[in-house]
Amino acid sequence: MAEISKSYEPHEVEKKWYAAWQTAGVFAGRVNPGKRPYCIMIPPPNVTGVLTMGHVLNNTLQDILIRRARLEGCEALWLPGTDHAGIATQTVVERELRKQKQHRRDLGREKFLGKVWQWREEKGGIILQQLQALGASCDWSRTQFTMDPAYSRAVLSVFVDLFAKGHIYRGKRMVNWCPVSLTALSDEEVIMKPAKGLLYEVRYEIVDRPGEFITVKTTRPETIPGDVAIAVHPDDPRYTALRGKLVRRPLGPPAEIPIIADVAVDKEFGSGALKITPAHDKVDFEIGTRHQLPPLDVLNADGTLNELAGPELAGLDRFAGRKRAVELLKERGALVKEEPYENNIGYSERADVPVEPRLTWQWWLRYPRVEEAKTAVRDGHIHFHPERWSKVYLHWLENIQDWCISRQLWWGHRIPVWYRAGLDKEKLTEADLRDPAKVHVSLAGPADPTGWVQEEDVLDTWASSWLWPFATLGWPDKDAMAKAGHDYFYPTSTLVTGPDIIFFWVARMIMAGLEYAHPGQPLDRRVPFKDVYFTGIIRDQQGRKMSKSLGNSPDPLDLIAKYGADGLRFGIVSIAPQGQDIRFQEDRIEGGKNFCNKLWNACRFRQLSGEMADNSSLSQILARLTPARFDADDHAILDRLLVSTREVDRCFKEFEFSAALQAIYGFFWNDFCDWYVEVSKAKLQSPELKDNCLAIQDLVLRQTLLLLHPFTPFITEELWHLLGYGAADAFISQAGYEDASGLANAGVLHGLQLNHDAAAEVERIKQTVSLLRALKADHGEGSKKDSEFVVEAADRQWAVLEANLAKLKRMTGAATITRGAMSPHAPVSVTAHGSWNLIRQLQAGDTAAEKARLARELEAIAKHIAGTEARLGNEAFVSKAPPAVLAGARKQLADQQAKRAELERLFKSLG
RNA sequence: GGACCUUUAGCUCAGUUGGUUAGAGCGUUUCCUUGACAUGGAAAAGGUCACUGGUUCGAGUCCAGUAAGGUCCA
Repeated sequence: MAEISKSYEPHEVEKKWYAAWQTAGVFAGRVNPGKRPYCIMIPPPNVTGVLTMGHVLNNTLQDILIRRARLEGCEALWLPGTDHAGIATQTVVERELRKQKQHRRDLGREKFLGKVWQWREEKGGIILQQLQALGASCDWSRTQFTMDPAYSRAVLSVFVDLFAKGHIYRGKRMVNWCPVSLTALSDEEVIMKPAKGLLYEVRYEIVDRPGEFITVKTTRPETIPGDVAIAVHPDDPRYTALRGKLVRRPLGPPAEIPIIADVAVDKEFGSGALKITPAHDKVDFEIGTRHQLPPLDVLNADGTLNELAGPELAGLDRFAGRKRAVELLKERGALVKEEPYENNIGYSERADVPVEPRLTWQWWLRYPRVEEAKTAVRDGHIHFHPERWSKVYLHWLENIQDWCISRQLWWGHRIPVWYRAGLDKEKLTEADLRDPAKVHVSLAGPADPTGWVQEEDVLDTWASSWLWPFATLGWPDKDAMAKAGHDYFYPTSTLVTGPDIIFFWVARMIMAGLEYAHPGQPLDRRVPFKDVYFTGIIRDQQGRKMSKSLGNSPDPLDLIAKYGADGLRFGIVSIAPQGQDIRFQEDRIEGGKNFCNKLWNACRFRQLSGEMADNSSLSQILARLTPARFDADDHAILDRLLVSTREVDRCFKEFEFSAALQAIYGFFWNDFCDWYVEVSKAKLQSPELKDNCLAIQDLVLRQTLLLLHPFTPFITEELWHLLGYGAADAFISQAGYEDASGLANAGVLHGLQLNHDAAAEVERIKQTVSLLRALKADHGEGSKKDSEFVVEAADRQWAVLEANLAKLKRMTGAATITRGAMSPHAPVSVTAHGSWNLIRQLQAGDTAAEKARLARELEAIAKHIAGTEARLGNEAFVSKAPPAVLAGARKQLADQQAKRAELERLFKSLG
């Protein structure tokens, strides 16, 4: 066997094992009726994406779940892929074109799409390779892309089907328009941000009362040329006399517009009068419709003002137009005043510019299965972790709005609708849409394509990714589904994602799954997943979201280079409490690396401690134990191993990943390395104890590697082989994991009966060691190796210490530890333990410091005693507290009093 | 405006159904290169649990309110 090196060097190990896993096909998920399926669909990253810290956290958690499932003997499938990310990808390629002074329209649709595909072949999907560096155990042979031909067929057939079912319609409605991307956006793609601006008060002269005005307040004076009316509330007495009169529009081509009454007007805002610009505001549009006032659109698609805005404004960008409009209003005396104002403005998620409410023809979807989607979560067919997100989800579904699914882009799934050539699309009615002579909707297109023109628009990217959980499993093609194991793996097990896409993606996947997967079967079979784990958002030290533009995100690949993939995984999981945002700290990643090194060295210690024996299976190791020779430390470490395993088992059930890691860390570092390894050093000198001690180490290390493997797959695989736990051609993931009860039962089968009280005894010895070390350190002799200690103890207590003498001496750096009484004359340093007094001889004349120390201890204990006495002196406490608590308090008081008596005696004896 | 979250050691966070003297990691101070590990070991310092009330024999924990910070929805 290779000798374990002095420190862990991750890079070669990672490369070696990732290649070996791939070659052996251990990541493949196949239909296996003999095993329980466990399936995760990766949230497909944008094909343009590169790995961020958010991806690291999210994908590490998925890998942890998948690897744990594999260990537990499930047939695990983690299916990877990327999303075509319509706007983002198109923007990237357009940017490249711009460098060559070209526009996509110069190329035409076909050629442009060719460029996009070429880009994606060359540069797309880098993120998937980066995930491999992280150790992600995806089944790469199943990698999917939302624009793959099969996936596209799924997307388009859903469109055709939902159209046939009447869920999809075409309508001219107010949409969120992005003037940079030149496309409509769904409500979910608009980010509301507070914006500081100005509120302008503008007066409109009343036509038949020259010199009289009505004033309105607006933040958008450049839209005044689009005004078609002034509205007031019908119950507003200030304006009763003015209703029905005409006013002069102060900007744009001269026009006289009416004062109308509508209940939507807020009497409290400004003057109580509202300018109505139906083409540029959702509320105004509704008011305009109610009063049969046609919208007057003064903006172009790119956000510049058009000729309807009048010659002074036409051609200006909307923001420049606003400045100019204000100047013009001032010149005309129509501007009453301007004041600072803060309001919320919708921004385009992608382009980060204010969206423009714009009236356009779009395709809309009435969501299917809304009620069922609520039931699925409300009744626990799907569990959210943390549970509170289900409230957010349900609230959204309660107020659900139709989804604008069309996008004015080229990159994406082109809507499978053909119009009869020459048809005026502006005038299509709902009936025309359903008339096969006028409009054709199908996957294949019209049989004879001449005379038909296909819809230019493509579908929203989310209208493809909402099918992800089943379209990736071959749906709707029966053969492909059988091959992919659709019926075996669907519903998938767990979705790991961020709460920021709860509406975009999670809710929509649930609705799509309910509508299309396993039709006719019960709800439990149709939901796309059973658990949804929402990760926190990774923030920097100042609490800001990590983002490319701020440049506050470290490159995960740099971190892997610095700390190893396992170190990064360990670190990121350890700072990710369930359900809370995460403040990134690089020192925690360093902690992950340090832990790996500690693990490495503990295994090295084992290897250097003695010949390796048969480690080939759990029962082989158990067979090497000699329970008759167990001392308290042996019992205690195995007891702690069981307790820790049970805790990790529980954490996995509750999705408490960082708690699981903490349990493993605490057990391994504190219980095993700091204590058991140290006490082993004495046992290893003893021929009768050595083999048993090594077997215990082998057992503990084996279980530790199994517990850790999902978190730190590389180092655990390496050590698994170095310590001979598996055959050369087998992997740790195939070993079979025993949970706490399985492990306990296996021990019992080999005659092992753990003494669970041993832990308490070990705890007493540990405390004694600490106290003895402190006695030395207090006098600056922490490193002295020839200290002489005396212990004052009763016979029974001394027997306990005597049994542990060798290791006590070793661990405290004592030359001798003897039993005796404190000399009333010699200067000593003393500490009272609950069971015995620990005494160390001092240099002559050092008693003053010692007395001061004891005085401090006496003061502290007096405080505690006073507290406990007060509690016990409280009649209500004595009569109402449960007996166990009461007894505990009485015992505590007795112990405290005994300790005080001891301390007092020691204090006096110092003279 | 509505909903939710957070507030515990210098920093980042645990703290399970209310029950002894509130924990961890990092950082800090002192000591230590001893044959696993200095990516380490030992010892120590450090907290009126945001605030105000209430329930209770007993509150970091439950309830109400206040303040600060954050997120989402409108």
